[in-house]
Amino acid sequence: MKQRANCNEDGLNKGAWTAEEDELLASYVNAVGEGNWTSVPKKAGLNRRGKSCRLRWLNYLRPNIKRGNISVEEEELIIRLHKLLGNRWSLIAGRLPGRTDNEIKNYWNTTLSKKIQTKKSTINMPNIKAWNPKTNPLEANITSSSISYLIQTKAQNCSKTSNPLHTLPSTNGVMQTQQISGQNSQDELMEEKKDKVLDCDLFSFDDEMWIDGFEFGGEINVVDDYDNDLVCSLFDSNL
DNA sequence: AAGCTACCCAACCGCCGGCCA
DNA sequence: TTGGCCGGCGGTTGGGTAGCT
Repeated sequence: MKQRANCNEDGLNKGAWTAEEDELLASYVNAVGEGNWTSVPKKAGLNRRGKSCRLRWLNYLRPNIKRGNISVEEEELIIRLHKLLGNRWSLIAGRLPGRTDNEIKNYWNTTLSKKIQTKKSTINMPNIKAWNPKTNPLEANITSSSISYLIQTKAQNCSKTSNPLHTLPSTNGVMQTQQISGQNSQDELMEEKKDKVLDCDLFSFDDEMWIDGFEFGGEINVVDDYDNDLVCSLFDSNL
């Protein structure tokens, strides 16, 4: 853009790139190729940091950069990929030819996050029912004494949970989660969470959620609803 | 027309991991 | 094994601009 057109304390240019600088950088990279960015400014005759040259090339000067509005198809893909990958902008950008991670990050932060926030505030909660373990055949598989309650979800694409719940192997398309006992370290809990998110993304559920309400002292929040792909988080205030 | 505000997005910053001597 | 260098990445900044009063 147009800001910060001045020099820093090192005497290096900062801020908006001039057409002359763009020309110098593009000519150099086209002739020599990408890489060795720390030496590029000196060799190309630019008064910039190597990092700045790299960023300018990747986000603006590189061939095949697609400029202009994000299409509806691209927007849908970004949403789905973000649901799957989180803020891994470079990975998301890798699935959108011609788009840069910076562009997608900006688009998300300025446009999509607001859209999704708006949707989130208007969607309905899933049906929630008390679940009686005695009537559930899966109970027979649970033997650990560390389990204080079970949560069985049948939510559509229930892809995120946010408290230390451990996902058990699914049976017949039903996901089970169990509370992790107190001796787990925070790091272990984060690992569990990470694994669970990946696991759950592969699931597709019905639109109902059963909770063992007697033991479960928390609440269920619907985090996101991306085009009917329900994303829930389960908060236990007793933890 | 002028002032104000919200939004957009290019660019910068700092952290982290990989590589190599 | 370790320390330095480099590139990549995500978060943040702040100037330009459009829209509103």
